[in-house]
Amino acid sequence: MTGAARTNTRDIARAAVRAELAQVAFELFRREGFDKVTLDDLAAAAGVSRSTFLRYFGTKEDAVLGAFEGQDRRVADALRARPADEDQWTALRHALDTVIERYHMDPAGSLETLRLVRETPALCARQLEKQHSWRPALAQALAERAGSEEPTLAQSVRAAAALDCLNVALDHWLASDGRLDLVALLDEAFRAIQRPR
Amino acid sequence: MTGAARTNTRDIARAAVRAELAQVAFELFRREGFDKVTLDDLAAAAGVSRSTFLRYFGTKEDAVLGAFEGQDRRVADALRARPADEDQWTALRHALDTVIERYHMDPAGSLETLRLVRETPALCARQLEKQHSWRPALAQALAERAGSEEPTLAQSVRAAAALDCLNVALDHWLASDGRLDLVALLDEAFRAIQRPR
DNA sequence: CCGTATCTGAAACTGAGTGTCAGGCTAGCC
DNA sequence: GGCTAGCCTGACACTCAGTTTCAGATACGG
Repeated sequence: MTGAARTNTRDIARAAVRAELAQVAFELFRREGFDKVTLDDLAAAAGVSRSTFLRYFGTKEDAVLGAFEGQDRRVADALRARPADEDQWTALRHALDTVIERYHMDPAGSLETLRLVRETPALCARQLEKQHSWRPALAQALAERAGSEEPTLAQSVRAAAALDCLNVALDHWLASDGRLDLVALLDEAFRAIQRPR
Repeated sequence: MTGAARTNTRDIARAAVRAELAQVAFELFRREGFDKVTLDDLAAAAGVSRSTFLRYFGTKEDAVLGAFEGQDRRVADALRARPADEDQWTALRHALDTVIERYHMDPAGSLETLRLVRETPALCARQLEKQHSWRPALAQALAERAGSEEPTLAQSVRAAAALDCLNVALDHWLASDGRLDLVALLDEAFRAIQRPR
């Protein structure tokens, strides 16, 4: 196992280049529109070859969405870390704070990114796809919390619904240009589900 | 308005060709795998040109998913048709019977299609995207039922959650090879949300 | 019978993503 | 310090999806 995930000089350099490329790409996308920008444009703007750009981000979309990589694991871990006697909705709600964090740390940047994603069909679709893969991870975490191996149908549904709460809350937050309180919106979304009506 | 949506001879012929192309495409996809089949293959197998194929289905995915076209409208209409005093979850649940219908009429075919879609990432993603666009339609219908113009956050969340119920139920139905009762699964999914736990 | 609208196939084009390969840079080793 | 092995890079060729254009065929209404 010599190739283990040991953070060496090279990895740090790679991460820095990656961040730099993402930054350049983001600005270009905002200015010109995601679809108008070709991989050649990106490569030229970043001063690297097309090949290199594609080596850092497998797809054009990932230059924007790569930042969310690994969130599924983080949220699932947060969920597992919740007290075992907490009910599922509450646990899910708190696990999502992991995601919300990013929006607290850099509201303006997050808002810009979110806006770009939501107004670009290709990005929207790709993000939907990524987030969809969170559901099994969350359902699995719920199952483990309950001491079972496989998630039940109910657990899967609740995991999915929790993600919807996040998305709808984000939609409303974006629609308000970040003026509304994201935490309050998320709480309201969860209440909409828990209260039977 | 001579170009109105009048069902004439030509439209019927078009629909027949479309169905024929979809059928050929489906069989090829099942046999070879969605990704292995190129547009040229499809055109050759169907005995038309690549151009023509792409005129009937804008994308390769639509050759499979085109069957679901317009479902959002149908479900939303079904939702609007529910009694005004019915609570939102119940109304949503019944509106989804519109979708379930297809699975009752042709369980075997639906199962095959569903299996192809779920095991092909590209199809899965595209369907996710399409279904995502149902949410606003359902939320809008909920709003109208409640006599307001714009859907509330709560209505959007509930619309989204209802769609999750459908998806999770379908997942379990597929996992059981169609042996479990889809209606029962869907009911169970809705119960998972309505019961607070 | 004629003009017109529609459908079709051919072909050229753009752009995303993949695979290959050779040269260059760097880190570790003698 | 020099050397070698491994990684990164850029160049290039390739496949395939999807768009656009155009010209010929076909069917339809007057």
